[in-house]
Amino acid sequence: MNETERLDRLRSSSLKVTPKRLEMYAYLSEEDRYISAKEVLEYMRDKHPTMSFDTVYRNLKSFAEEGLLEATELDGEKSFRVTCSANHHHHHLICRNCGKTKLLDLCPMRFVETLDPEFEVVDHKFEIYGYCKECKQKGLN
Amino acid sequence: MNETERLDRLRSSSLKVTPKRLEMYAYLSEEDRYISAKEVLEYMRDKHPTMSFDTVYRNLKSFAEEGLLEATELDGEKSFRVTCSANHHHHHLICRNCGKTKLLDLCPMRFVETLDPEFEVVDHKFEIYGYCKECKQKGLN
DNA sequence: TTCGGTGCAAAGGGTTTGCAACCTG
DNA sequence: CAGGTTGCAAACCCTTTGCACCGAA
Repeated sequence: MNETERLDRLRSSSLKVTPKRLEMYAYLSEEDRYISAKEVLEYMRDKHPTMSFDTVYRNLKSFAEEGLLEATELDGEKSFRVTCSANHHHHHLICRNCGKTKLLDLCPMRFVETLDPEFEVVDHKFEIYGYCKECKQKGLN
Repeated sequence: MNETERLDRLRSSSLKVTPKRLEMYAYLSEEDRYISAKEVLEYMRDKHPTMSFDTVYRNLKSFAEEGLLEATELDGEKSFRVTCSANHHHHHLICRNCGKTKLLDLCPMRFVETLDPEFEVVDHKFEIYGYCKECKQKGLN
């Protein structure tokens, strides 16, 4: 995602565009993996020593509510990644060590036909966990 | 699950069988739904006023490590249910209100063929969320 | 100018840990 | 009897909130 697209996405939300938000969002979109709040703060602190946990949490929450981020739990911590620009519904393979993801071009919901008709489905989750090539080579699996 | 099976399962783990563990496990297996630590504590407090958070957390963790329980996140809280006795791999529909589950006799992994061969798969998660008949009738969806 | 964003400090909530007493196997 | 289990208290960590000031629109 380039800078123009990032700005467009942020502006199309109901959130004000502040320098810190722009930088947080840029960081998240450049990394393209699931990142914890702690990691985001560490990154931001380098450039803005006064950056606080509150702002990071508040912005991650706002971003997620606006649909700019997706969340999952990685190693016990809530982690976030930018919503994929792929315009079709899909899922991910997720590296348990570095959070890196690979697009999985399949949704199991198309195979689920025999659901209880009295159960109202509102959401689903399909994630495959493991270790990416790079982390395996480093022996981190 | 009857009392005999519960005892067998607990004994086959590496955990000692104490009255409180037995009762916690009985409660979880009778309910057959995802239950939060808080709920478990409330239930246990009725019979054992001295029951503490620590013991509930420790036992839930031990049970899960022994494979006696499965965990998911429900409404922001880690919740647990007894591992199904169904002897084949499967997944669940989960009611977002009461945690009740329905067995889903399908695993999407059999449709996943085109995985990156360099990604080492170690686990996966497939859950369908929604509202069960009873909760819908009560307007809790 | 207005309303939302931010930093600070403090509180909150869920979860974990050290320790001494207790109990299962 | 030994080693795991429990209750208590305290600590811990992540996350949220109230408030005053600042800044985007």
